[in-house]
Amino acid sequence: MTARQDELLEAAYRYALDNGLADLSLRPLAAAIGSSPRVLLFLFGSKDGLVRALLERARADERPLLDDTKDLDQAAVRIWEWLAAAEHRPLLRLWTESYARSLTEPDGPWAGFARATVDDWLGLLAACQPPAERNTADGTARRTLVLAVLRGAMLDLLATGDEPRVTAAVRRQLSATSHRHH
Amino acid sequence: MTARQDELLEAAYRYALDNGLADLSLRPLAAAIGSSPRVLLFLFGSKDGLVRALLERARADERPLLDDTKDLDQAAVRIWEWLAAAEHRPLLRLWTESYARSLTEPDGPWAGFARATVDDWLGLLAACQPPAERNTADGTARRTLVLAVLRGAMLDLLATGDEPRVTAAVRRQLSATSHRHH
DNA sequence: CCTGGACTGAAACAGTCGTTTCAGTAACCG
DNA sequence: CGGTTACTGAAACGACTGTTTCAGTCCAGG
Repeated sequence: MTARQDELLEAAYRYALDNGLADLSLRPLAAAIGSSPRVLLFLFGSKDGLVRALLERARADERPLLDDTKDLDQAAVRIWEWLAAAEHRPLLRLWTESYARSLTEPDGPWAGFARATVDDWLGLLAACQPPAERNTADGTARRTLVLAVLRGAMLDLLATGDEPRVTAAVRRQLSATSHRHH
Repeated sequence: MTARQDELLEAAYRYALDNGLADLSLRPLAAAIGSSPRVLLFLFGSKDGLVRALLERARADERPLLDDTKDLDQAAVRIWEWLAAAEHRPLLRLWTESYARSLTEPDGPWAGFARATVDDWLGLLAACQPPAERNTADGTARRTLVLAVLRGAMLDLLATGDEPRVTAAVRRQLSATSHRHH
């Protein structure tokens, strides 16, 4: 990974955040970031390689979420604050797009993206549960539910932009489950 | 809407369920359903017109959900049964794809799709709430939350196919909120 | 019969796509 | 200095895209 590669990847990433990955094509991208299709292919091997690099780059922006909280609902609140922040919306759009695409196209650079992020996040949430709860069936259900609420709320927020309404719904949930254990 | 139009739309719809809308193109589609690009354009005006017709056709498959239950959680359970059914998975993939696409492309046949379905579903859920609750802030939060759980669970299910785990999470939620009112 | 509308086939149009070919520049290293 | 490596520009390649042009077939209605 050379310096020039990083530089162009960063520029391409900003472009992808604005324009999406679905109909990304090399010539308009290259023109927008002051490069050329020739160079992009030279540095990333192929368009698929570039897209893979972009997806990996996007993952790096999610990594701040990986610190370990020791309470599931507390972690969820923190994650929701991050998801609801307006400056992350382009990233979440990109995420949603990649997720959807990986569901219909088993091949290509999107392959396995949806499955991988679900596993990532469930693992992250599991790490926030006390070990005694973590391995129970109810513990699994609880973190699956938290993930569903966060993901579903994110979809709503991306479509409507109605942050107060969606945040109210999320907070209603988290304040409700925090002190209930079957 | 002639008979031939219906016939080809139905065939194209089945094709789209299997192959997605993202990289749908006329020639492969026409070949698969025994038609020709010429005919598809003649009957639907343009490719965008065809895609619009396909999205509308997909909505028709959602309409069975619109009967009116008089309890929000009861409605949610019924909706989840429908979402979790294996035979609806291609439709849900198509839905997710269209939703994601409409987030990044303000123009084209997908325009407004995400926003429209959120409004549709929130309206449907509101109709299941008692009028006294419906117009309160808490009522809005409650149906927003139900929608988020269903959508998030659906995303999980599409990615992992782990129906028992996700259904357990959904049922955990619904049995929890049904008799709680702030 | 014949006119008009519904439908269809074959081919071409202009454009975009990812990728390749061939060429060249610039910088660093021995 | 020679040579290797990193990078770049211009142009072309074949494949594909949505769409159009021109032609034709079929069939019901007057």
